[in-house]
Amino acid sequence: MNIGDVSARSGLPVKTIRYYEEIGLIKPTRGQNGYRAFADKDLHKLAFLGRSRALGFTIEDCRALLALYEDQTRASADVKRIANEHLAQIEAKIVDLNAMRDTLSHLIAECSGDHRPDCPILENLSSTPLTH
Amino acid sequence: MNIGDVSARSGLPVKTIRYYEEIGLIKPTRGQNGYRAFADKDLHKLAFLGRSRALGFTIEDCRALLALYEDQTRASADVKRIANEHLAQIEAKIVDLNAMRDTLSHLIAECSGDHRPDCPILENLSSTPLTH
DNA sequence: TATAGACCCTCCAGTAACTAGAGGGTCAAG
DNA sequence: CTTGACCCTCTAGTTACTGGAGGGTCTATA
Repeated sequence: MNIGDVSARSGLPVKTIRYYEEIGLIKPTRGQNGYRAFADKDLHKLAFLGRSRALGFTIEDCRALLALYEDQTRASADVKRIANEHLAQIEAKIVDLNAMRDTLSHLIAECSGDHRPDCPILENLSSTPLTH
Repeated sequence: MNIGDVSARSGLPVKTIRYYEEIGLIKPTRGQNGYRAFADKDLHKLAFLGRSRALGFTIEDCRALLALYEDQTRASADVKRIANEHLAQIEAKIVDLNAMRDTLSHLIAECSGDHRPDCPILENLSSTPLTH
C-alpha cells in the first residue's frame, strides 16, 4: 500500500502519517522508487493511533499504549493506569472549562451589548482579583 | 517599577511579561541602565491580560479586548461579540471532553486492571471505527 | 512515444504561548 | 569590594502537526 491508500483507509492525513514515521511510531519499508510500502500491520497501528488521539491521549501516551498493544504478555493494569491518568487530566480540564464558561456567561448576560461604552465584561477583566 | 515588581503584583512570570512586550501588548519605557520601567498603566494592562488569559481568551482576543478596554468610545456590543464567540468555543470543547470522558471511563470500568493481558481498552482502540 | 495529472519524495518553516538556559551587565548591602 | 539578587538579550525547545517549495515517479491517454 502507498501512503495515499493508508491515509484513505485510516482517515489520517498523509502528512500526519509521515510525521508518525519520523517520530518512530511506525516503520514502513521502502520500495525501489523510494515510496513507503505499508503492510496491514502498519495500517492497524495507524488506526489504533487515530483512535487513541481522538480520545485525547498524547503522542507519548500513544507510544506507550502501542507498545502494550503489541506486547502479548502485557498486564491490563498497565493500560488501565495510563487510561486513568488521562481520564483525570480530562476531568481536570472539564472542571476548568466549566468554571470559565460560568464566569463568562455571567458576564455576557450582564452586558447590554449595544452601542454604549459601559461594559461589565471589561470592568470585570480590569478589576477582579487574579486567581493564580 | 522593575519587572520583578510587576511580576509579583500581576502574578505573571517575568518571562511572560517580556514576551508580552515582544509581541506588542505592552510598551514599557526604559531606564538608562536598560531596565524596563513599568508605569501603573502597564501593570493594569498586565493584570487585565492575566485575567483574560485565565478565562481562556487567546492572545489575539486579548489584544482586541485590550484595544476596546482602552477605547473610551467603544460599543459594548463589540466586546460582547468576542466574548460570545469565545464562550461558544469553550462550550464546544466541553462537549468534546465530556464525550472523551464518557468513552474512556466506560472502557476503564470494563478493564480488570490486573496482571492478565486481556484488556478491553486496547481491544477497543484496535477495532472501533474511526469517527473522523 | 510524449505528456498531463495524480501521485510520491525531502526539507524548511510556521503555528500558540510561552519556558529554559546560556552568557553577561547592574545594583544594594555588608 | 564582593556577594547575591536583580536585570538584559538571544537562541532553542515545547506539542502535534500543517503548508509549501522544489522535484522525482507512475499511469492513462492522445
